[in-house]
Amino acid sequence: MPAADARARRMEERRQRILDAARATAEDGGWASVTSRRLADAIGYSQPVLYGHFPGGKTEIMRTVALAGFAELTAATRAAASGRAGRPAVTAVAAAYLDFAAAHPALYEAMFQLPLDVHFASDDSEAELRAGFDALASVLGDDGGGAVTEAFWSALHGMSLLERAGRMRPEHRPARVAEVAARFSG
Amino acid sequence: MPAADARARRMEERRQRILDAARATAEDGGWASVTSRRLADAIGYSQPVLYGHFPGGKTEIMRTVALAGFAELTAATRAAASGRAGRPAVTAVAAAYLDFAAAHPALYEAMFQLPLDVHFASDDSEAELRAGFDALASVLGDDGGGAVTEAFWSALHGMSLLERAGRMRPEHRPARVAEVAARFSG
DNA sequence: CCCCTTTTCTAGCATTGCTAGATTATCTAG
DNA sequence: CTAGATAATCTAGCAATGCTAGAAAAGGGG
Repeated sequence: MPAADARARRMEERRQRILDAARATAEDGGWASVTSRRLADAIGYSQPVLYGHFPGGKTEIMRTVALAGFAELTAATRAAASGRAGRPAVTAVAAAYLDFAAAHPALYEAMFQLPLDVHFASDDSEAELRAGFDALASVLGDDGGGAVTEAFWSALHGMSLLERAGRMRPEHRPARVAEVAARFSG
Repeated sequence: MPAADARARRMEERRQRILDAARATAEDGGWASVTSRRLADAIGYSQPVLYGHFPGGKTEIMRTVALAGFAELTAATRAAASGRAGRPAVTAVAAAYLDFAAAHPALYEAMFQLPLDVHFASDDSEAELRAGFDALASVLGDDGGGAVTEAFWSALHGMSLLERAGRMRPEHRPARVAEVAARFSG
């Protein structure tokens, strides 16, 4: 039955359109402006269609967007580290991480801020998170219990948020990166 | 006119009751559960009364709560540092900071997460923030441009949030504190 | 061509933040 | 002590939100 096949493809395509619209709207006006009505309008369907794809509603949509974000951030981290080692690698990774968060604020928000109470239970997300963590650990050469990586990640995460909140002087960004790199390499 | 005086006192008292109720409700069920109706109910008045005290609505209430939080966090930081110096001081401050964030999650959320778009424009908040920053700087002995303090603060802030989001293993907490303290003292 | 299943929409509920206008309490002046 | 003005408070409602049940439309199989 090729009909079912075409149907599945259309479904998948529409699902992706929902995610794209959500992400674009969020980057444009924050997640608060991502409403079910606006989203339905953007894809040319009515609201209940959204719930056919994402029974969990807005929360599930955000979580799905966030999951893609983790993959992208991990890729950006790996790209920054490749071909480098030691302190230059740490510096490049730190800068890449902060750039990523600054370039996609709504995406980063979905990844860390909004679903505070939602635990990432699925295997996919667990694996995606671990991959990102491991990428940081390998740059640091952290083969211990992971506490160093946790501390490094904390610094990057906190810096991203504080920069975004306007509580760090933008012109000090290179100095901050240098400080973190110096303290976490070697 | 002593009547006006008594009136002002009642007003101030009620204002504080609003803030206390907001904070208690938030710590109990998150800021999403702090609704104007529930808040009005908690203080025994109707909703418009809230707007008499806080014209900015829920946002202004949260900001006021957050302001008190900054004062408390600064005090906790200073207390942890007092009588200590060098790495023990940094360790104590880091632990105190994380303890504070963990003990008052909703308060900490109001301080940093929710009013992301709201800039702290008032002089009060500006001064309060600077005081907290300076407390950290003095522990680190940062008399430079402040980049070291910014990096240290970033690490503490990020660690608080990641711990709360369940993305750091709780049993590694002491190891993380030790890592941060080792890297940011001296 | 008709029927049955699946898809889609319309319409609505409960809740939210917030506000205008009516209502009640409080104080002042005679 | 009372009438009138002022201040405080409430009732009722608006627009927007997330989400959903039941009606309507579309589609495929006989």
